[in-house]
Amino acid sequence: MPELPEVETARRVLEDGALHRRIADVDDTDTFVCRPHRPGDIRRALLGRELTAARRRGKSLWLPTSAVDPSGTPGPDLGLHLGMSGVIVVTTAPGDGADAANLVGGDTKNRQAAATRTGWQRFRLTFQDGGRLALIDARRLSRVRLDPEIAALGPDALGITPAVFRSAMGHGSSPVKARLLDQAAVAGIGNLLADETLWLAKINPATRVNALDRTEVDRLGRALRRALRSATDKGGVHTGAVIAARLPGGRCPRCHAEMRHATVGGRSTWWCSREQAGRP
DNA sequence: ACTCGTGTTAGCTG
DNA sequence: TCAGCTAACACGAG
Repeated sequence: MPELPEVETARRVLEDGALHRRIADVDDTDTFVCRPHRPGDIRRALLGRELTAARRRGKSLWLPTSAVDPSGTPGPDLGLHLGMSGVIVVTTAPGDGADAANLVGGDTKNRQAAATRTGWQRFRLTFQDGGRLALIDARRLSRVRLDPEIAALGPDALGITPAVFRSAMGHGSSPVKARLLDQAAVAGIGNLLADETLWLAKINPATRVNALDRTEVDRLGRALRRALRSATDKGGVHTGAVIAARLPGGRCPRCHAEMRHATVGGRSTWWCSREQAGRP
C-alpha cells in the first residue's frame, strides 16, 4: 500500500510520462472509485484537455489541467488517491510496455502482475497519441475525483520542520500513533511508517500526545525524517527495520526483546516490549 | 478454511 | 468538541 514514499514515486511517473498529452477519452464508469461523481462527469470535464503538472501532498495526488483551447479557462484538477492497493500505469504508445508506478507488496513482480490485470482497471485516460494513464486497483480503495480538497490535509510529512511538527502533534488525549496517522495533522504517514517512526524514537504508540514532553516530540520528528528518508532510499515503507518484526513471535531488531501487538488508533500496531515499554 | 490488512470516510456513540 | 468504533471496498497472504 502506498504511503508517502510510494506516492511520491507515482507522482514522478506521472510527471515524467503523463503531462502535455491531449486527453481523447476517459473511462470513469467505476462509481465506487469515482464517487461522488456520476459516470461521465469526469469524462466531460477532462476531454480535450492536457494534464499540466503532477502535485502531491501526503498521499494525495492532483494534476491541474489545461484549457481546451488557447482562449479558454483552465480545467479542474484531477485528484488521485491510491488507497491501499492502487497502482498507476502510464503507457507511452499503443502496445508499449507498461511503466508501472509504485506499490502493492513492494516487489516489481507483484507490481507488474497487478498492472497487467486489466480486469482491475478502475479508471483510464486515453491520450490522443494512443497511450494511456490507468489506475489498477484490485480492492477498489483508490479514489478519483475532480478538485480534491487538499486544503483539509495537514502539512506534508516530507521536509516538515521541527516547529511545524510540534504544532501538528498538538494537544488532546489521542494516542500519539493516532495523531501520526491523522492526515489533517500531518499528511503522508500510514500504518507501517507510524510503527517504524515510533520504534526509531523509542516511544510507546499508546502514549497520549499531551503526555509527551518537547524532547520526545522532537525525537519523534527526527525519527519521522529518518524513516521517510530510509523508505525513499530503499524503495518503500515495507523496507523499514522494524516492519519485518511485525508478526507473531517477532523480536526487536535492536534489542531482541519480544514485540508486542495491539490495536492503537484503530490500526494493527507492533512495538518493542522493552524499548517502547513507555507509559500507555 | 479462515482471519487479517500499507487507507479513507460517513455515520454513530460516548 | 474530541475520540473511538463500524461498515464499505474485494483481494492476497499467512
